[in-house]
Order: sequence, then C-alpha cells, then structure tokens
Amino acid sequence: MLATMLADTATDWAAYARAVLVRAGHHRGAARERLIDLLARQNCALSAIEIEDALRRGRRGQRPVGRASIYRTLELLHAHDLVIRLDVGDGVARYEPAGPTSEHHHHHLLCDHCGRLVPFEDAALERSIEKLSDRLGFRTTDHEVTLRGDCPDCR
Amino acid sequence: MLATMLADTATDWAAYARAVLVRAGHHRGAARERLIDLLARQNCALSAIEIEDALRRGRRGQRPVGRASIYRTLELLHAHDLVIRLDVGDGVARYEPAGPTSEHHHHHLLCDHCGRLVPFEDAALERSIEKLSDRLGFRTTDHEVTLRGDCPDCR
DNA sequence: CAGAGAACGAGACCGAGTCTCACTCTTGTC
DNA sequence: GACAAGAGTGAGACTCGGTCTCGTTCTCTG
Ligand SMILES: [Zn+2]
Ligand SMILES: [Zn+2]
Ligand SMILES: [Zn+2]
Ligand SMILES: [Zn+2]
Repeated sequence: MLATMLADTATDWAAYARAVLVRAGHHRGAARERLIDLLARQNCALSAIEIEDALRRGRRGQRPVGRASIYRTLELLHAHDLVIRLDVGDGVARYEPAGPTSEHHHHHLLCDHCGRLVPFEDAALERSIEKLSDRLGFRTTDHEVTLRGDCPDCR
Repeated sequence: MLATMLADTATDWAAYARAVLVRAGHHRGAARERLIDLLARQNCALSAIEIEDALRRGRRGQRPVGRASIYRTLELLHAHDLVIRLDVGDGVARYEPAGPTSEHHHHHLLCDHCGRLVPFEDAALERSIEKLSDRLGFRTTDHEVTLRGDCPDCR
C-alpha cells in the first residue's frame, strides 16, 4: 500500500508539495488543493491558461477556481521551488512540478514547425554548464536552455 | 575616411542591414531607417517599448514612428537574422543587432539581485550544444542559454 | 464554537504586442 | 520629371496573458 503510493511519483510530489506549504505555515484552500492535484497528474509543462481552463469549469458542483488563485498559487509554489517556471518566448509562462521527488532537471526543444515542446535531459550538457559558470566566475542558482528546430515528428 | 567608417561597427552594421534588406527587394522607409540607426547606436539589448519611446517623439519636426512600424521592422530584421530576439521571462522581448559585422553570438546571465543582463560568450558551451543536438538527433536552428544568479557587481 | 486572518473568486484593470485601414512615400517605367 | 503600382507607414482599436482590488468564504487555533 504505502510502497505503491511512494512509488507513484505524482502522489509523491503532491504530498511533498502540501507538506512544504503546511510546514511554511500556510492554510489549505480548495483552489490550492485542486491545482496541486492537477499539476501532479500532468507530466509535461502546463501554461497558466491551460490550468485556468481545466479548473474554471468546476466539475460536480465544485466552486470554480478563480484566475487570481491560480496565479497566486503558482507564484507560491515557485517561491518554494515546488514548480519550475518555463519561458519559451511565446509570451506564455509554463509550469511543471519540480523538487526532490519529481522528475529530473531537464530542458526543452521547441519545434519551429508544430510548436510542440519536447523535453530532454543530458548529463554532459549539465556538466558543461557547471564548468561554464566556474570559468566565468558567476555564482548561478539556475539556468535555462532552449533549443529551437525540428522535432523528431516533423523532420 | 572609409577606413574609419568601416572600423565603426555601428555604421557597419547599419550599412549591412540596409544592404540585406534592399537586396531582398524591400523599399526604404523613414521608420525603418530611423530604427536601424537607433539599433546601430545602441550596444546592449533594447526592448520594443524602449525603442518606441525613443522614436515616438520625432525630433526636429520628423513624423513620429508608429508602433506598428516598430514591430513590423523588428520582425523583418529578425527574419533576416539582422537582430537577435532575447527573452528573459519578464514578458518583454529585447532586441540587439546581430550578423556578420556585429558582435559574436552570445548568451546572458540575468542577475537575481539587480536585474542586470550580463552578456558572455563561450566557445566550449557552443561546442557542447552542437554535440548535444547531434546526440539527441534534433536538427536545431537556434538555441538560447540563460543563466540566473549573481552578477560580478552583486557578489 | 467563535474570532482572526489566510485564502478565495469575480471582475476591473494593465500593458505588451497585433491588426486594420486609410494615407504616404519609394521605385521602376516612360 | 510625371506617373502608376504597391511597399511602407502611423493612429488607434483591439487581443489577451497577467495583475490588482475588494468583499466573501474558509481554515485553523484556542
Ligand atoms: Zn514538430
Ligand atoms: Zn540544466
Ligand atoms: Zn547584479
Ligand atoms: Zn550559443
């Protein structure tokens, strides 16, 4: 039982995120709960608009989630490093779960042709970025790499 | 005379940009000319709004440059690789001159503390990104790397 | 259960960027 | 030079992510 739950990264991340927020002294509200559930369920980056669309229509008579709550919660999650904020330059911010118990750190290829966002991870790239920071004398807390080109489907 | 002109990268880029556009069959209009002059004069990235502010108040009875012309021209310059479009995630696009006669391809560090944008270039990074694309089987046309951290002044 | 204040939702608001359309200017042709 | 043809232009309406406000609702503690 417990083992299965812990093996489930989605449940795991949601639980972790809730724990972090409660420990930081936050109450639990409906909007937050639903947003965390939604994010935990998804495995690729979601834009704020997509989140809004998914949560606005509250199913089964649930009270719909307001836009302000969505942005507030995303900001809160981001402040606690529970979420990665991804900017690909099309004017919409995307968010995906992050933290100890979620997927690994990764980057993206943005397809020029179909607009799809393809995640990838590469240890060699990470190593060379780390070396780069040292070489330049920057103390970096984060980095973002975005490739543009044709995704496998569009070649 | 000519030597001094050619040594002046700003003049150089402006001339190059104009040549590219004319060769591509474009007419020369006042807005384009003024925008190219402005970009050539600047040496760091400029946001569209900053450009608009600089060109709206047409000095010496010049007709003011309209917003549409600014965005159109930036798009055109970008399509001809005469300008680099830089997105640091604050919701404003920044542009800087690019091409054979301007600065080299480079990337940026965004300071978490003072918000400054620090350009850097690094051959080793470029090499490892090239290798990365091959390894992943992507055909990439462009890439963007942004580091976040503390700039030299803020350490 | 009651009070304090955190969290919430509706909707007004903001602002970077897009679109439209009537007008102006550049350019090639005679 | 005069003259189309059509590229280029500018005012301003518009779009739409995202922010702010404010009165209401809920969560937690005692
Ligand atoms: Zn594609
Ligand atoms: Zn990385
Ligand atoms: Zn700084
Ligand atoms: Zn590069």
